[in-house]
This record gives sequence, C-alpha cells and structure tokens, in this order.
Amino acid sequence: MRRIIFPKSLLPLLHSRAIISGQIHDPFVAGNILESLLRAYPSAHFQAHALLSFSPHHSTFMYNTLLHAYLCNNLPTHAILLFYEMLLHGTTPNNHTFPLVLKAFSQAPQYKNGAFIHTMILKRRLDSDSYVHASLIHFYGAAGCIVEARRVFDEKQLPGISAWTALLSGYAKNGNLSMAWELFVRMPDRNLVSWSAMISGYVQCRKPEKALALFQEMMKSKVRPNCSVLVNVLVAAAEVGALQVGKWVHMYLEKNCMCLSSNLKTSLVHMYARCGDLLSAKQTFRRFRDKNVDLWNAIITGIGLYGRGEEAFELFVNMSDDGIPPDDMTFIGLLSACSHSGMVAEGRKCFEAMSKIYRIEPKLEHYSCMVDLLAKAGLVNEMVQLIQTMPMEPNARIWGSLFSSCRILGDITSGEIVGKQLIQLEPRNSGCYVQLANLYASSGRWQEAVAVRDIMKRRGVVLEPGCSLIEVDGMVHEFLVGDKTHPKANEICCVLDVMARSLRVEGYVLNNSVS
DNA sequence: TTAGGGTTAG
Repeated sequence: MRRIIFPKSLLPLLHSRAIISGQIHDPFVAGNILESLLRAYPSAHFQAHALLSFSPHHSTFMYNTLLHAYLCNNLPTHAILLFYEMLLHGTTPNNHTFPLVLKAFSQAPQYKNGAFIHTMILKRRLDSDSYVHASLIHFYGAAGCIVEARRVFDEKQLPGISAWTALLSGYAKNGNLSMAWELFVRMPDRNLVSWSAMISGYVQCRKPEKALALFQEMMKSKVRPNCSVLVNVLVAAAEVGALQVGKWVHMYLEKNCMCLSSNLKTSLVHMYARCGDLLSAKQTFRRFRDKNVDLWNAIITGIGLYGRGEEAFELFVNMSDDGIPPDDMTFIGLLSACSHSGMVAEGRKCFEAMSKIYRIEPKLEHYSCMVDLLAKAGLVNEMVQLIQTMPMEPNARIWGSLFSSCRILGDITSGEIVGKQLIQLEPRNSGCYVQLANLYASSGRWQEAVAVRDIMKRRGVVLEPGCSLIEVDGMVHEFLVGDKTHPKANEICCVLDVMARSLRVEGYVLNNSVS
C-alpha cells in the first residue's frame, strides 16, 4: 500500500469513518491520519499526541511523526518525554527515530544523559546508518564532547558528507577553527551545507573577515547561497561594518525573490544599524509586515546604540501597541540605550519594571547594562550596592565597569583590588594586565606597573595589538597597531599626520590612557 | 508500507 496524505477538509470525516469501521486498528491507517493531521495543522502536536494516546496501536512511525512535529515546533523537551513514553510503551525505536531523538537531546542541554542513546544505537546496530551516524557526531559536537564525536567519525570507513560537516561544525563550535578548516579542505565532497557550516564557524569564533572571504570563494565556486549562509554573511558584515556587503545581500535577496525568514529580517535590520546606516535600518524595519519580538529588539537595540534613548523607548511603546510582549532581549536593548544616552532615571525605572510589571527576572546581562549605566554616570556607590545585591557572580564586564570608575575617580586602592579580580577572571586577556599596569603608572607606582607586565610575560600572555577595520568600495581593510603592510600605508600615515597636527593647532591634547 | 542527518542573529 502506498503512503496517503489525506486532504485537510476530509480529515474529520475520514478519522470518524476509520473509528466506526474499525480501520483505526490498522497501524498504517492510524499513522496516515496522524501524519495528515500534522501536515494540515503543523502546530496541532497536542491534538496529535491525544490521537496517539487513544489509538489502539502505537506504531514506531506514529511516534516518529510526532517526535518530528515537536522538533519543528521547537519543543525538544516534549520530544524527549515522548521518547521515554515510547520506550515505556514497548514500541521499538528504529533508524528514523534516533536522528530525531539525538537532535532533541542536542537542543535541550538540561538533559545531560543523552549518551545512553549511543548505547541503544550500538545494541541495535544502527550506527552504520548514515543519518544516525551524522546525528551522533552532531550530538557529541554540540555537547562539547569533540573527542567522542571524532571517535564516532573515525569508526566509519567512508563517512558521508553530513558526517564530515557535522564534525567540522563540532570543531568550530568548540573553538578549534584550524581543525574545522582542515576537515573542510580534506572532505571528499562539499555541498551548500558544508560551506555554510564553515562560514558559520568563522562567525561563531568571531572571525567575520574570514567568513566574508570564504563567502566570496563560495560564490566564485557557483554555489548558490541559502538563508542560513546569508544570515551568517549579514552577521559578519555587521561585525566589521561592511555596509556594501550587507547591501549586496539585501539586493541579492530581493533580486532572487527569496522568502525572508524572521532570522534574515532581523539580521538585515541589525546589519544596517551596526554599520551606522540608521535610515536604511528604519526603512527596512518599517517595510516588514510581520514584526516579531526579535525584529523589534533589533531596531530598539540599533537605535539605542547611537545614543537615541528616547526614540528607543518610543519604539518600545509602538511594540506594545502592536501587541508584541517584550522579552529579556528587549530590556537589554532598552538598558543599553539608556547607558548610551545617559538616561539614568529611565534606566532605573526600566530595570525595576522588567521584573515587577513584565515578570522577566534580570539576568547577568541586564545587571551588566545597569552597572555600565551607573558607571558612566559616575554613581559609584549605587553601582557597588547593585553589584552586592546581585543574585549571581559578577562577570568580567561588570568588574571592567567598576575598574573604569575607579580609574576615572582616581581611587587607586579600590582599582587595585578590582584590577586583580579582573586578571583572576580572565587570566589570558592581555587587556586586564595592561589596564592594571596603567593604573599603577598613572599614580607613579612604576615598580608595580613593571611587575604586572612581568607576570603577564611569565604567563605567556601575548599582547593583542589594537585593531581597526574600515570598508571601502565593498572591501574590508584591517589595520593593526604598528602594522605598515597595507599597500597604501604611507599615504594613510601622511593624512593622519596632517590630521594630528590640525588637532594640536586647535588645542586638543593626545590622551593615551586605556578606557 | 510512510519518516530521519549536517548549516541560521543578539
């Protein structure tokens, strides 16, 4: 018998007929009704679960179909519970079940015991299935168990392209870009997803310029990009301020009539805002009809970045008028807008309202924004009080804000304590050592300044050179401190000299202190 | 008997 997808209009009739005639006892018929229901109503997973529960036969196919529906609706925990229910019911999982279950475990990190699935797969000898194999590698990679992922990969004689891609992605997610690149170069075949995984790896590891270069190479190889790739390109463009690249992506999407996913819409607005083109950010935002909370957050955060706090709050009101409830990211955008605009009173109100009115408990990031706001306003006592009442340990950004305040106020004693704390939190970050050494130097404590630099050297911490990027005609140029390898370095230095001289003539004095 | 993988922001 061939697979049947029942039309939406006939579903209730066919379902009742199947019950009356007793055909519902046929697992194939019951499975088809369940699948047809979920095709017609993709969000009807709870009804589908009820149908499964009342069905006389619980086939593996029915469970797999429902597992798939839960994952499509971003409900991995429900999928995991359904899998347990499946096992309790005595229904045998098959090669189609495990990729779904492994994905659910990857998406629900609170379930840390997913490794037992591997044992079940081995017992059933399903590890040779290419889908199961790639899913296992992905599962271990996402869980940070890259050694195990590699072991699974190496166990198969001829791993498929998905297995290669899953391992590549796993290395990138765990910060090992060189190994990811090695796999990308070595893999016997590449497809769009492999390119996408490598580009995404560069974006995740904060190497946006490499992501853009690889994207150019991908286009030269005549591989057509999809939404996933373009979202990553927009993120990379936003990171380095490559407005022309971002605009090119926007045009490409329109020219090819590509359907814009919510991620793409958000990334476009984010890109324009981060590249400083606020007008395009606002125009693009207005053009989109279905605005979800993420899109609103992108424009609120973007506007706030440029010190337009009041406009950010106006947008927040518009968002509420549109019936979109805020989430925790909305408040990060608003608090950050207050910080960039010096709106202390509004920031305090906003911080209070988020838990009292909107029932959103402040996370570390919200405290971080609030501390930043108070630090910039010079309200040190209030800032210290807030840090002391935080229900979690402060992060390096919070200590950094506190350190800046101490430095500005010339409070060397407190600055010393905070600076040491920062080094303890981020021992590999050269900036922490340099800031403490500068603090000592600013108060004439030269020996201690030298001692901090010595500790840094002994620990093998390399001073990361300052770097700035600029995009000219679609090309991103990178400049490091002391680096004169740029082909137009001499001309650029001449212009900078003229500018520096003009500034001196106007009475400006060079400030070399680290902020 | 049908179905399942690897890539997607802040």
